[in-house]
Amino acid sequence: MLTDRQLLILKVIVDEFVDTAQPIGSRNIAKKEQVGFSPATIRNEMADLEELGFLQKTHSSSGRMPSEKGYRFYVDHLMDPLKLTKDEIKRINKYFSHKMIELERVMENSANILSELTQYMTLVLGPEIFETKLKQVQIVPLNQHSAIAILVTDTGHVEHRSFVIPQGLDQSDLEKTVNILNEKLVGVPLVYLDRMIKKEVRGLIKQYTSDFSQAYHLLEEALLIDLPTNLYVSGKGNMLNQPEFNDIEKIKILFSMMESEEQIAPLLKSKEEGTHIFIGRENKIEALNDLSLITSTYTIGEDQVGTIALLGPTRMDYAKAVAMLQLWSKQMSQSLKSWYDEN
Amino acid sequence: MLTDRQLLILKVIVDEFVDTAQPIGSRNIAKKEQVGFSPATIRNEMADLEELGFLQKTHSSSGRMPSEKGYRFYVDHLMDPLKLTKDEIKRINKYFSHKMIELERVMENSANILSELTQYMTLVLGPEIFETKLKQVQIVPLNQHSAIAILVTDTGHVEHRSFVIPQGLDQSDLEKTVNILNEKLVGVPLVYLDRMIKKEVRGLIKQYTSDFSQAYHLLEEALLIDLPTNLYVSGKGNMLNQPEFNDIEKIKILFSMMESEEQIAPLLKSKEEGTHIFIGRENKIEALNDLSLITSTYTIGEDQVGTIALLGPTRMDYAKAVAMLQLWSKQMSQSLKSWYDEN
DNA sequence: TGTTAGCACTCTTTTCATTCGAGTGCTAAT
DNA sequence: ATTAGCACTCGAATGAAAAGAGTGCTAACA
Repeated sequence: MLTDRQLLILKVIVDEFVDTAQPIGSRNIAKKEQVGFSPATIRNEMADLEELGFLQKTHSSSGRMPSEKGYRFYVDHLMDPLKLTKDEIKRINKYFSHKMIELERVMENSANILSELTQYMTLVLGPEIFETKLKQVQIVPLNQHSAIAILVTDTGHVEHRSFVIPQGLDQSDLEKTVNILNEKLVGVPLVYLDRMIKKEVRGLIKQYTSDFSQAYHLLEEALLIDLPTNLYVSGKGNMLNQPEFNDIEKIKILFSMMESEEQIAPLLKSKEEGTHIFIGRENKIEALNDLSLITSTYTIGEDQVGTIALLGPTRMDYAKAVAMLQLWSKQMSQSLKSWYDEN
Repeated sequence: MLTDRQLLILKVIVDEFVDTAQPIGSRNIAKKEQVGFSPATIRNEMADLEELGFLQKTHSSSGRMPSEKGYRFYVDHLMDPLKLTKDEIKRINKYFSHKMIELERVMENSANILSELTQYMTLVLGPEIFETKLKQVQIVPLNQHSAIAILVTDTGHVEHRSFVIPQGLDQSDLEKTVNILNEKLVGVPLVYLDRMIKKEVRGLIKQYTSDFSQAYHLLEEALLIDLPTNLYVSGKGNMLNQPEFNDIEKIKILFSMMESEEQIAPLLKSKEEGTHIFIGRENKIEALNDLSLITSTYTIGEDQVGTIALLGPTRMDYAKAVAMLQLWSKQMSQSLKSWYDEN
């Protein structure tokens, strides 16, 4: 068990290191108001804390900095739950006072605003695409020659695609087609749309419309929508300001990793709801081994639909990051709920 | 006037420097096959070329590298018009063999593909927003409570916005509203939409619909669309691989500049059609003073609607960049034309 | 017995001088 | 007109020395 004095010293070291990114020496700790002991005493305590694995040195005569175990302990037991400033709360609430339009815009905006507020990177993962289903199909004629196909999913995602109406197709053909589509495709997960079209709809269209190949071709073109983006990353540039990224090679690795949805998404697919902190090598991906990730799930009603996360150096302001993330995901969930309730 | 030998040496230096990013010494030039003179001779010629302003040294005993004037001369008179590889041409043509859907997607994809092909940054500027006009308004009911407003512009941009139907509004109110909107707002530039709604439409709605304030509120919410994005930037990460960006501060400046549409857009609003090259300080913006920008306009039919550009270090492969850009903008124009002709 | 002052020791960072090498510019020879 | 030769310049790399921050240990103190 750690003594109160050790706890205090550990806390001071973490707080100070988060602030300065420099190893902390005993003299500097002794200068702090809350600390009433001499540098020598602190050195002894620090030696003990190091032996216990909470602190580490960069070299034999350097000051101490927290180890991953130190951060973990800090996060679990020492961290002051941070009050956000009124300005920050205001800013967040202001964003959510507007009506939510589409989940995707909310995700994108969230990523942008949070990374600006925290100065870390923000990752926002949306609902499992595999579970997103088609809710409605509409075709809106623009003029004689062209029309827009509109697809709405159960997450509120709206996809539109303009296309040229094949010659020989008339209004009633279009209407019939739309009816068939709605009948057969509503409720089908987006990822199965193309298979479903081939399997079920193809035959029906042949049966009901006057010009089969035209209509079918049109269909394929209009309905093969790109799957909605599922991951938003924002604030990469912020990392350039972090001293741990003064090395261009590190930046390259991080940036290129962030381009690849396949690599990031699994990190965020957290199984349990709530807020979770992954410090350094607690992240299984090597490129993130000197970063920390804080994730928080958000919901629509009861359904946990996605994750919003902050990524920063292990030396990050955990209290602030957690506070921000929790407030944000709460507001976001509320806001999504009220929007979905109305629909 | 430069002698043939000077031209040859200048060309070799530019080509070599583009390749290696290192100042070139006389010995290395002499080693080139095409060059049949001794290092001493070359040194004399280089001294002359330097005096004329085509070459420069990094310090008094370094090799030579091209000055901006040198690049300018190279680009105007020496550059071999590069043949793209079959692979590259194939890749470009393949992209344009698909049907174009929306200008914005074309822009976005163009930025991505070109920056991958060239390893430089790509900027794509779309049509003047001020000139983009509303072409059609549609409202598609989703269910009892909500609907989607769809706005189509004359550039093919489709904007959708879901909204909640105010209680008390019935189907016929909606229809009337849409009719009024189409009558009054079609042809209005997007940037004037809100003013126009306030000025013209407000009164009419009051007159025709049973519940004025509801309908008007709905309208404001649904029609205050974000203006379509006009600028796409891609390939920022490529710059990390350029040796001229081994300094983090430079990267920060460049990246933060690229976040600001207001700063970049003016660069691309070129008045004359065709391809233009701006080398180093020929760019009026200071942050781009050691970069080069190559712009190329693209058209829809006769109308020059936008600009596509590559941004790289002054030491860039101008021949390849120009070739890529020209092929791309040509294909893009053709492709857009055929799409618009069909509409 | 817990705390602290004092001091030798360690390791990094900074500075300065030296050396090394690539490359020039000039001169003299071809 | 060209080129070989050589002194000279400057940056980059190397290394030694000094400065500075901080530790660990010992001995003294309350």
